Amino acid sequence: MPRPPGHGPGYEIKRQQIIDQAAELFARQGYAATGIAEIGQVAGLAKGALYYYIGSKENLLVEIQDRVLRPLLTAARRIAALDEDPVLRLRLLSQTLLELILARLDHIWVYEHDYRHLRGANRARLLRQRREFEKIVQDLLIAAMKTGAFRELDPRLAMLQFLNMHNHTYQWAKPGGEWNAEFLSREYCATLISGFRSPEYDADDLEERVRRFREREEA
Amino acid sequence: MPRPPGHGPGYEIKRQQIIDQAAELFARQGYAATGIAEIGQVAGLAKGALYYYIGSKENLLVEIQDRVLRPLLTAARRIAALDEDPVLRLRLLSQTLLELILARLDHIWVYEHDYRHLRGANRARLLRQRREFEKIVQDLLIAAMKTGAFRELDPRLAMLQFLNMHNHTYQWAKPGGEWNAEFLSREYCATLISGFRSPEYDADDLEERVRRFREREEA
Amino acid sequence: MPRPPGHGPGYEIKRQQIIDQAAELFARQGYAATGIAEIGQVAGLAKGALYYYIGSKENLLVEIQDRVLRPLLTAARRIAALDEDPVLRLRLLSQTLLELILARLDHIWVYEHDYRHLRGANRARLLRQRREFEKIVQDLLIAAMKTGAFRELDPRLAMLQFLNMHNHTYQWAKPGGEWNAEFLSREYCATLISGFRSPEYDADDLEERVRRFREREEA
Amino acid sequence: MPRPPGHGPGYEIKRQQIIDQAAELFARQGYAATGIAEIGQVAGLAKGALYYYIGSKENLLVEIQDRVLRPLLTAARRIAALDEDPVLRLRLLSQTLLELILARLDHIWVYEHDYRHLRGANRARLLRQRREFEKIVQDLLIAAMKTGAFRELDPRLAMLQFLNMHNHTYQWAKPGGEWNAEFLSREYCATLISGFRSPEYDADDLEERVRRFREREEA
DNA sequence: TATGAATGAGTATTCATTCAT
DNA sequence: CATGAATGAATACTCATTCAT
Repeated sequence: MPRPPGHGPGYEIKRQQIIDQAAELFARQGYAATGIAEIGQVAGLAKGALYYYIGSKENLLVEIQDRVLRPLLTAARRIAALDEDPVLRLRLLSQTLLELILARLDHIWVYEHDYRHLRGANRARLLRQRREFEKIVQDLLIAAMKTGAFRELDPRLAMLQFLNMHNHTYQWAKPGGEWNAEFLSREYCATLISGFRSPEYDADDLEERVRRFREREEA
Repeated sequence: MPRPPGHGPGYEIKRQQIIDQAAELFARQGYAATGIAEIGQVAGLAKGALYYYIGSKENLLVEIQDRVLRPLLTAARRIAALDEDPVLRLRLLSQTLLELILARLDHIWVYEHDYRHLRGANRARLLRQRREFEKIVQDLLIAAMKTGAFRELDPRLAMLQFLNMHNHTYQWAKPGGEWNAEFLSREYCATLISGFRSPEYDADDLEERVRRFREREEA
Repeated sequence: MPRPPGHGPGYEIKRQQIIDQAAELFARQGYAATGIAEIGQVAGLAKGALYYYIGSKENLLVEIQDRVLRPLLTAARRIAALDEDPVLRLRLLSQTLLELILARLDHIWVYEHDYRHLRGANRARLLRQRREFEKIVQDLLIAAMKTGAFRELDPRLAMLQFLNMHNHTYQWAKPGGEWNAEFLSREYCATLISGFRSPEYDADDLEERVRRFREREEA
Repeated sequence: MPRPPGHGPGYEIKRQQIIDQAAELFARQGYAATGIAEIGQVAGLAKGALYYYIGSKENLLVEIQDRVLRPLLTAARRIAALDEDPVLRLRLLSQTLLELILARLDHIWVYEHDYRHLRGANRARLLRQRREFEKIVQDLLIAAMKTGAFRELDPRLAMLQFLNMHNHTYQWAKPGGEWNAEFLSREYCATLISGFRSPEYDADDLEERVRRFREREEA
């Protein structure tokens, strides 16, 4: 999406504001059911000015998807590259994913519901990024099998169970709900790991190892 | 002899056909992004005739939701009322749910994505039915805790894990995919039950008990 | 409007029933805002059968207009031809007009509001009949001037005052209202005649003369 | 300097033009039988732009009713509050009413025919205003009875006669017709007052008193 | 930067009417 | 006589987008 050339210093700030507001509307009503006029009203901008910032409605959708996928992939790549037990890395990835979901519930709604309104190159890029994330999870599961922590599972099915459990959270989570990302991650991972682990693997000290990892990181 | 007013014999058949076709379109493109004209074209009917069958677009959505929720609730109530171990009943419910999801993937897409386009009484009824299903699951989990099969869990969180795992399946399942409902149910339940069970509960004979139950039922 | 050739004995009865029901709907909602489907529902007939009786929607309008104008003109011509004082004849015509208005309030609504939806020959015939009625009133007024009962008035303006007073009654009259046609006619005529009469004309015995005329008629 | 959001300077002018044009169409064809497309064509505007000005079709109807009722009520309240003989005030009100009718014949057509297409609050407000006008007339008639100018009449019936006589004028009056409001008011009031007055009341100098009142007012 | 005005195709829905059975 | 099914144009209204100023 070509941005208009040459714009002042406040441009990007306002632009990001508008995307925020659009995300909230899209989440509540759906992308197709939300009008440009409505976004303009919430943003306090007439249509002409709105288009100066957003370029097109689909552009807003692209930006929202990016705001989900860019930090998600960045974090996932970093975690995957850590020199740690794969099970620990899965636990870290789980929490990061849930933090993103809970922090940006509206963005996730849009991400999960309206990606099908993207066309052409935008859609292709999105699907590529989704697949990359899925691969990172699947590779971690395979690594955990290699270390003997997990049984021999169908890696794709294990990955899908992992994603089922996490990604559906947006459907019922509420902003400021009773459970935070760390708690949910502990619960989800406890369930999943007890299902995936080999009989000899002892997961009881996982949370202790997570705590020690965090301490090291902060230092 | 004049026929009484109403609808002819072919009416209901054609009507069901149209709902099928609409479900497929809604699943692919979303409810809001699918036009009545498009449905008419697929159904091979002019707009007037189409409305003769459907009444309104929202009506189609209601029918699709009903096709999911009615058999789901009927089956769930029947299973919940069985005089069997709660864990066994959860396993049976899991498979029934997955059978419905895999058999009507497009209906489930619509069910999961577009219920928010329902208004008023239709919406209220839908939410009531959803809550009833959730309560059935949650009550089975509580029963399993009472028998000592499961640990003392937050019953709501356990129910949400159960539903996360199952309900997100529609996002990646494909018609005629490699895994059937029975296999997925076994895998999902293995994971969930190993996460939920108390140390002394032995789930190894669950599948054997499922098989014996089926044999009894058929008789 | 060509009626379908060859129909049984009940045809005309049912036809008249349908026109009654349509008149009521048209009066309440307006001709343009009333649908054929609605008429069919009230008549308890499917659309096909309805068209068998009515021919077309405009046809209904024509019939309703006829039901007003035909008895009105018949009565007006008869009264105009009476060998009586023109003032007495005006009083008789007034009451006849009001009887028709009060007896068929719904028909009058349609008559006053929706004649403009008629096209071509139907419209021309209607306007011709309306003008004939106006001419009868105007000629009676002229006759009353000739006998010296009324001052020298602009006959057209006098006629319009007469019609204003009577024809607007449908706007506020209610079925079974507190005033009947005879009372209203007396009141309206008292006002109009006291305005129109020449100083030497004494209208005080008019009602007495009306009573005597009625007695003679009945005999 | 960015203009604040809202409407530009030409907006209201064009808006009023469109309402004018719509009134003419509604008067000729009826509200229900006039399409938005037709209005747009006459206004030289595409549908989108038309809606930018009108909001909705019913809105047009509301505006037209307002254009009749607002000046009518304003004038009626002012006249009713005058410190003058009630008969004189009735005569002044009569002329004001006829001036409005003759000046805006098309608006009056719509006012008389299509108010029933208003819904909800719009309809309620209209009926309230109509009743207020009727009450003003009726109160003037009662006041005239109190001063002894008029006989003891049923005040409601007298009011209805007054309104019958005036309000039906739109049915036959033509723009630029041979009679102006002052003339018609004199004629109508002569008829009505001669019908309503008590024997001892002398109305012969009414027109002279009207003339003197006008002179005083201009000063 | 921002506005108000305009477009034209698109929305869901209703209409009077026809006709084979 | 009467039905149910079908049509296709018409209904009021909304949409994302553009552009001169």
